[in-house]
Amino acid sequence: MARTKEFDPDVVLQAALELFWRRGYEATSMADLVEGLGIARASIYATFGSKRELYLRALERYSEQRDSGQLNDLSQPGPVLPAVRALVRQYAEAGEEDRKRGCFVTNAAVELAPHDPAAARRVEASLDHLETALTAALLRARAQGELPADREPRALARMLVVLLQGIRVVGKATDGGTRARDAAEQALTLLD
Amino acid sequence: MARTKEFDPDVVLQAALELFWRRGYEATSMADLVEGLGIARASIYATFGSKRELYLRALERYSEQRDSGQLNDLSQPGPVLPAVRALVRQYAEAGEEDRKRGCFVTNAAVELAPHDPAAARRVEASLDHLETALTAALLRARAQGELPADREPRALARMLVVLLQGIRVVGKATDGGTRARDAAEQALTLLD
DNA sequence: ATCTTTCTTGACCGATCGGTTCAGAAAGGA
DNA sequence: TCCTTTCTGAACCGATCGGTCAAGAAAGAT
Repeated sequence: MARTKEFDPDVVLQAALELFWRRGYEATSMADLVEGLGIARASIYATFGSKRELYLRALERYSEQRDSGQLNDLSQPGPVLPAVRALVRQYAEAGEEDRKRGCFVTNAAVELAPHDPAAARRVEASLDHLETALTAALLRARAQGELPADREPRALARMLVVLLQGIRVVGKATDGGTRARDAAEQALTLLD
Repeated sequence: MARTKEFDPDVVLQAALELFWRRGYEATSMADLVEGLGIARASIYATFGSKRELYLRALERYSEQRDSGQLNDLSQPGPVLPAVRALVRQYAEAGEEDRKRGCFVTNAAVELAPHDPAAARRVEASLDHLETALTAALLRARAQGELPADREPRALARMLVVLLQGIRVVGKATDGGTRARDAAEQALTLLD
């Protein structure tokens, strides 16, 4: 047999995810990655193929982690609207670090999706996941009598998905004001 | 006196705006600009100083054009809610070209704002302009009896501003589906 | 017509880009 | 112990990055 790997690809991928998340694709150089990942340049290429493939893997990993977390939050038994409200408020009340970093999917949508079909597919898959999870949650809320019967779960879910993307955008430029909070609360009145 | 300029800086700036708008800051090289602007590399530097300054000027120009257009649309005499609805629907129903290009301010917010204070200020100024214009329109709508008296124009305006940013983001990755339209219509029910 | 000033052009700069190559170190099987 | 295999680190690749510079062209003043 041969020499064993000296690093954990999962750990390295997570480090790459954080670099790309913070700085974006173009602004993160291979030199940045070599330094931040702590492994040799050639090992990155041997393990992940190219900068772009590494980015796509990182994006995929981010989506999986995030989507499963959100799905879990929205699938707890009992009242469901509090979980939806908590999710939206969590976006609106993020601290400075989270605001500046934004959402990796949002960043990828803006920077890469228009000219990178693979990135666009991953972005759309992630948006679909969130929309589906929110729709399921709102359907359950309606069945449980938390949500008035005349509401449309799918349309409400889409509105929330789009709103959350917007919150991540304005958070990039706005210092802790109440814009995102006001927007979130106003949108949440549609659930009353 | 000396030789006169052979190009119109306004025309050149507009061309730069379109390049940066479509490809973003990092992905647009000076070589791209030289080709797209039709003037020599050194002339760009002599006229605008640097790539970054040119970008900021382009962003400023975009904001001015756009803000004044939106302010105008929302300031027509007579009923105001139709104008608000038209504005939101215009975002939601953009064609493929407009969707992929997105909003220059949104793009700048995501790509530059977190690490470029000057860009962040311009983005925030543009968001403020739109929020102010929408708030003024909704105040007028309320005074004219178009909007129920218990609504909060400022909070509604903020919700719409954030939603519009979100529409520009999801439009980057989503091919003409109904997500943005459903989200827009759902949000607009808050004006009924 | 000549001078002065400013503009345009294209060659050029060092630095950095993403990506490749290769010699040697290291680990397991024989 | 030696061999095979795989990983590591650093040197290296051509291309491209943003930015500069010097030489000459052009236009108005004299």
